[in-house]
Amino acid sequence: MSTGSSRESLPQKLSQGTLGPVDGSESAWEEIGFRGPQVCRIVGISYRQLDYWARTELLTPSLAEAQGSGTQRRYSYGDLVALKVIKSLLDAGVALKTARVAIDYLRDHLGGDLATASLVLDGSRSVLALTGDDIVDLVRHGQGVLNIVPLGPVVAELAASIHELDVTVAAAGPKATPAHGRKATGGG
Amino acid sequence: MSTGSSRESLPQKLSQGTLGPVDGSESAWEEIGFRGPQVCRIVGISYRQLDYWARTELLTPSLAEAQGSGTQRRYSYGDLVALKVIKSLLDAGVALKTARVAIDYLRDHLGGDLATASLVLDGSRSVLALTGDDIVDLVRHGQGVLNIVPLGPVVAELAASIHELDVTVAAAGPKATPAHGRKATGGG
DNA sequence: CATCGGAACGACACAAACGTAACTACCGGC
DNA sequence: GCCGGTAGTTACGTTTGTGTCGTTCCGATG
Repeated sequence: MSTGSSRESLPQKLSQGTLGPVDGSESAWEEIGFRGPQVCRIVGISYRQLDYWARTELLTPSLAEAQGSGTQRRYSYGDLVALKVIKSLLDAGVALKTARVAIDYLRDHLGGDLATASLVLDGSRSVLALTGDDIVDLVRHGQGVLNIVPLGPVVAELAASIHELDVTVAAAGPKATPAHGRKATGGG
Repeated sequence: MSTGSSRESLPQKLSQGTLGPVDGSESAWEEIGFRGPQVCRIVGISYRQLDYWARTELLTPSLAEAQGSGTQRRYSYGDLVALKVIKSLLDAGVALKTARVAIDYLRDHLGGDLATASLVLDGSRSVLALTGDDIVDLVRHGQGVLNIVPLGPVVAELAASIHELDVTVAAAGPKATPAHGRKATGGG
């Protein structure tokens, strides 16, 4: 991945992120974070959506808020997970307003192995089901509508998109993401 | 339930409705149908919603469309089930646009015992799961977001609301629902 | 026929969500 | 300092869904 220039290389150091154990899919972006346009590409949403969600405080960039035109928001890997969940819910026809409830919950409860977990919304509450049996219980005992978001595919797709970004950055060389590279050297 | 006046009594004859076997919860309203305002009360929605849904063809009255101001829409028991499903989805934060997909499917697939069935939406498809095991299978093998609507509570709540309407009509006597009563005698 | 209550109809307002596009500011290279 | 690229910012438009309210029509009743 590294092209040899320490200034342009992507950090390989793995660290504790905001969302619990590092499962290998975050690579080293966790320290630098992701810029707005990168996030849009990785998650598969429009810049307008990302901007609106930040402004209405659905999901604000946890590493750095923008300081005006020309500056950059920086999002963490955990932010990306949450954004991907929002996207999934929207794709499934769930209203943004409801996604807000889900994300409020997710913010406080992510910390385990996401690959086997599912976020379950049952109208007014959200629950993080950690195993398939947990879900079955919820389904069997539920009396109202359930929205079930498997997180395995979420993190898998994120890993793939981030890997693709890694590859793109490495292939493009030192000047591919000047804004990104310079921030890293800016003492971030 | 009958107050003795054949003109004002509610028909007790059970018949095949538009939604399969009569399960005892429809009473005899199936033949007469339900007027707009009654539907709103039974299902728990605003008249504006019902009107909009009829006008935008989400759910039109299957027994009779309105013929102008002052005339009446008449909805069947099956219409009520579908409306209740829509309401449940909306309450769960699912967008009306998505509910439209679900109702398109439901229109063609209702015919069994609803009390143990669930409607499952998985993004682009809808499935009617007839047993708890069906649902478990869908959940275990699903890769995207699932919306699960148990139909048991839907028909149970409908039965209760319709029973309440029956009681109200019977208690109020012959002039409680003139519009309704006269329709029955009008040869409907 | 006149009156009245009830139901549908039409018009407008508003909020939410997001697309489009122009504007502004920052940052880094030269 | 100048310039270009990039990202954020602002403004406006569109669509959808629903609330509010006035209008029109129908049918029953006196």
